[in-house]
Amino acid sequence: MSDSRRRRVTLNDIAEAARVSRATVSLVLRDSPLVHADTRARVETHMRKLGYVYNRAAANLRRQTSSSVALVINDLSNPFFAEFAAGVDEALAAAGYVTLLGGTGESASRQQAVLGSLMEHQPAAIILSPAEGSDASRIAHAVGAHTPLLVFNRELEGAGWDFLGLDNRRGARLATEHLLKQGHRRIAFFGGHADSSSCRERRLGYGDALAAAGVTPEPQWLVECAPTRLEAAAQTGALFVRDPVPTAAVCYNDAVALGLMLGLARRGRRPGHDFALTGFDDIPESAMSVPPLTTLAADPRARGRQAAALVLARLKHAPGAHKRTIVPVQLVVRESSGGADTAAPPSARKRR
Amino acid sequence: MSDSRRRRVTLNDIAEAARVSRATVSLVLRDSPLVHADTRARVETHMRKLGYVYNRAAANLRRQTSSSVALVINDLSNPFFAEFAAGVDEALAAAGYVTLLGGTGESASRQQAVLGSLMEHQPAAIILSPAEGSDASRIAHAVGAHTPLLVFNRELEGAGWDFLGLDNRRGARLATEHLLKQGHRRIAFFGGHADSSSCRERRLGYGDALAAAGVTPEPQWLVECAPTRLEAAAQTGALFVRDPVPTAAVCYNDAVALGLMLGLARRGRRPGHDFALTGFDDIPESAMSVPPLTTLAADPRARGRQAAALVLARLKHAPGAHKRTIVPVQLVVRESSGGADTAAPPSARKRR
DNA sequence: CATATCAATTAGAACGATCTAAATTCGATC
DNA sequence: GATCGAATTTAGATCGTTCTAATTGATATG
Repeated sequence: MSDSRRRRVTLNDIAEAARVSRATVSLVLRDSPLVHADTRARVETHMRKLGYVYNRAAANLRRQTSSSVALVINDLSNPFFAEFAAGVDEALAAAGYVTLLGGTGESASRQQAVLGSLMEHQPAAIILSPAEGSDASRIAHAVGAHTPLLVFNRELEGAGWDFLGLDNRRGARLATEHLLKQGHRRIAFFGGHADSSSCRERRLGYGDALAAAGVTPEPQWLVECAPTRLEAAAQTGALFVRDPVPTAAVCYNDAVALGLMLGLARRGRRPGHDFALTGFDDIPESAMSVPPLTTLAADPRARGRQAAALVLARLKHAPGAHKRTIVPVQLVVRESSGGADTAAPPSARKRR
Repeated sequence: MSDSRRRRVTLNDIAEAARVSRATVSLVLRDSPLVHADTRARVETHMRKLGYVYNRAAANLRRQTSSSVALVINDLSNPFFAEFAAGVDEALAAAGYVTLLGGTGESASRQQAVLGSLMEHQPAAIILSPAEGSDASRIAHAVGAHTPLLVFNRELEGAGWDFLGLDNRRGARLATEHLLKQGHRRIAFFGGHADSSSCRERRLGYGDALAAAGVTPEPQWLVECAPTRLEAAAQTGALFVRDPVPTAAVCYNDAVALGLMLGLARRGRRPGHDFALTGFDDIPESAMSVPPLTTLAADPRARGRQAAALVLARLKHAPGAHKRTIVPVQLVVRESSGGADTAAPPSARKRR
């Protein structure tokens, strides 16, 4: 209430009001045992009365510390990363840090700008989920050598940064083995860009499983597309241009799988019935799709918390070799991988 | 590279290296025409050489300004809000501000904590999408009278804050009228909590349309549930416990509608065929569901940009009456509202 | 009573930038 | 060469905190 123009109330104002020195007020703020109980009470009264709010920026300046962590995300509109961001923020907040958000929209140049701008706010550390086409050396330049950086999800060779990622290779192998076990032999790998590290790794896992089963993949079973529903739906046809056509597909991720299901439906194939497929990520809508999607659960929210924890640990125990953390993923079997032509009953099986 | 322990390089270091005063370097930083071209060049060289990075916190302290805006979001894992956040961040970044993120997970008490923590970082303004059960006076206390606040999406009576929201009432009326036009008379309103402002407004619009058509809604056509897919699927049965049962439903939002579609499928009803329904928000998966969902487009990303713009405008032209902005929503007709028992062909109709 | 000990408080210099007001340099002019 | 005005540069205070090193009282000890 009252004069909206008035300048902020500071430690000095409180000191004056409570007739103590600025230093004492500062001690009260930080719960120092040095200050007498009566004094503390008096000071605290005045703080409340004047509506004091701590200026952490000033404190950080003096103490040469930082109370923020920058979070740079390639695609916030992807639920996987949104959940990840929520997890990061949750854990950082619990540790008393504030999250500086920066979205890059998959643009490497915006990523540079965002990093530059965030660095000016002196984050204690950076968590980066790199945009496509990121250049490690330019990132290194923007970030400098003194701010710890944790790279998430997409490998970025070069500098000594910490890394947190999924076990893409094993995940894709599990999915492929699952489809093999259902009797499929002609299995495609659908979606993703082969120049992204996660896509490469997933393709390796796919190849591992096929090789172990003695299956040689046809080149037309490897279809690239941007990892979005729309792109995937549009690329569906590429699977069926040349014999032998696949009867199943391991998809790069859930978005792609959902798009593929749509594309299949449009050409009159019933996913999970005429054609089996799997996803990757286990985003929430995968449990809800028709049919529900078999996929690999990565629990992005937990990954977010984990990323925050890694970064906080690095801040505590400062330097040391950079750390690669690869988290296992779990195969979640649902109906989309149900059967081939030789398949199982379409309905029933309510509970899971 | 080199000694990772070395302290940050500051204006003083540059000044010393370039043999000018700190003041001159500061002028160079801000592109002042006062400084001689030669001097400028020399200073800039040394800035690059030493790897200088601007300390915006120190500058803000001195100038009594802020270069950040706090964004407090009730539910980041809802794509609607994730998109909103992306839009806010995009527009803020373009204006040279940085986004301080705070997630509340729909908890009013966490919201208080988050607001308190963010305030300590002196944001220039706050954009708040309130958690359920928010208390306006406690928020007012946490935020203080000097930081402009924009409330998004859920009305919060009380203090003089700016507000940005959707035209919920008209949106729901449009959806209801659309279903009436398809021949439905027994139309339910499904989902949401009646104590949230947006749900109340949508119910009003629903009531407007029914009243205009001379239909009196049965009490069992009003079903509450939390606005998540899971809850909605679980509550589906509530629509069919007592005659007359509805043949269509206006859903509180897309998440609820998608959940209801699942619930319907489980009881053997084909949404868009045996039962018509509409959503609200037009989240990306609504276009992709089977059948695609008729809904009201709110373009959350554009809303985010708009919220940022409103807040920036408020910062420029400082005080003035608080402003209510209600944005229209657009009915997007897809197949989920296709027909009743007397319905249309289920397939074909590829292009839209 | 002088002095050592302890608890409580404080003056004043930081932190890294900006800003005001004044000082310095440089030609040009008389 | 002195003088003036414009062009450049700078010293030093300042923003709101924290920290170091003293300072102040009070109580206890010899």
